[in-house]
Amino acid sequence: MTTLTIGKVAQATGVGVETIRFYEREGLIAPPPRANSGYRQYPTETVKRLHFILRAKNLGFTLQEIVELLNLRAIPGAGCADVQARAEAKIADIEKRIMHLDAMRLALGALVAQCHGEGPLNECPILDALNEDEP
Amino acid sequence: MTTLTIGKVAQATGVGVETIRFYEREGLIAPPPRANSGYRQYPTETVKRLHFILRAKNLGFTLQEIVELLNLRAIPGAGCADVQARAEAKIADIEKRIMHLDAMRLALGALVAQCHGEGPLNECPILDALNEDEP
DNA sequence: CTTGACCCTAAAGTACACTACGGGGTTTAG
DNA sequence: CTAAACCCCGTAGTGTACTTTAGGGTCAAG
Repeated sequence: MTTLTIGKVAQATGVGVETIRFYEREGLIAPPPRANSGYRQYPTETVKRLHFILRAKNLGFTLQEIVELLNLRAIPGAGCADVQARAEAKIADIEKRIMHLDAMRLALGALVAQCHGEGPLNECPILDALNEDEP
Repeated sequence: MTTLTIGKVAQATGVGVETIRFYEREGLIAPPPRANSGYRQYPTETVKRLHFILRAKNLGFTLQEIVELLNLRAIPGAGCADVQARAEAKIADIEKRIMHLDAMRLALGALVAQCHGEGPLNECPILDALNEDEP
């Protein structure tokens, strides 16, 4: 059974060595066995584990949520529905953020449209709008 | 000329007293004159200034960007075009974030669609997808 | 056998925007 | 006059996800 040093795992996954140690501290990957020297000896599955983490991260899950996702396997009654529920909650979360960003985009767009990009600052419609009396 | 204590300004704007002091430290609002007691004596314009800050924040500007926006007035050659450029850059930034979120939303949606919400974890298509070999 | 690349730890730093704490002075209503 | 409410300051803590630093062992190649 081959094992990998932390540097090899980092190389295989594209994350930094420090990040792997950080993930260990945060409970995202299990503390691996150690050589006599104290060096971490990772099983090759750790690379898969890290890929899982990276994919979940790319889907918008926080590290804490990923921990929970990974820990589901340790819960006897947990099933596919739990994973699905988390994914759907994350979608709802993302949609909320998109709506917020979209509202900002529209509001900013409206301001920019009012501005001809000429003249001094005290005639700038954008600054004027930000300076309005109403909150 | 009436002046306001920090608590009154906080009340008038809905931000916390600590936040106002924090904004002062960060250069978002000027240090006001002090009473003999050391109490800050804010001119009423400070309320407008805070409204400006809050509006810019709602439009997605960071505090640092707001500082820059406010400091534009101190730059001789600065004009409306500078403000417009910043607003457009912010729109581009927001659009980038929306695209990213949208990609996540779609990817997650595809995963959820594959999942019937039944069965044990080891048959969950969502976890399977996260566990794939390819990065 | 030495040199460079690699590994170890604990603690601190980064960015963002606050929020809280501890300890003490001031103002105001009753 | 006293007690509550308010103000002051500096420092530290929050959450997220790392990165950096400092100081020190280990391994592989030449």
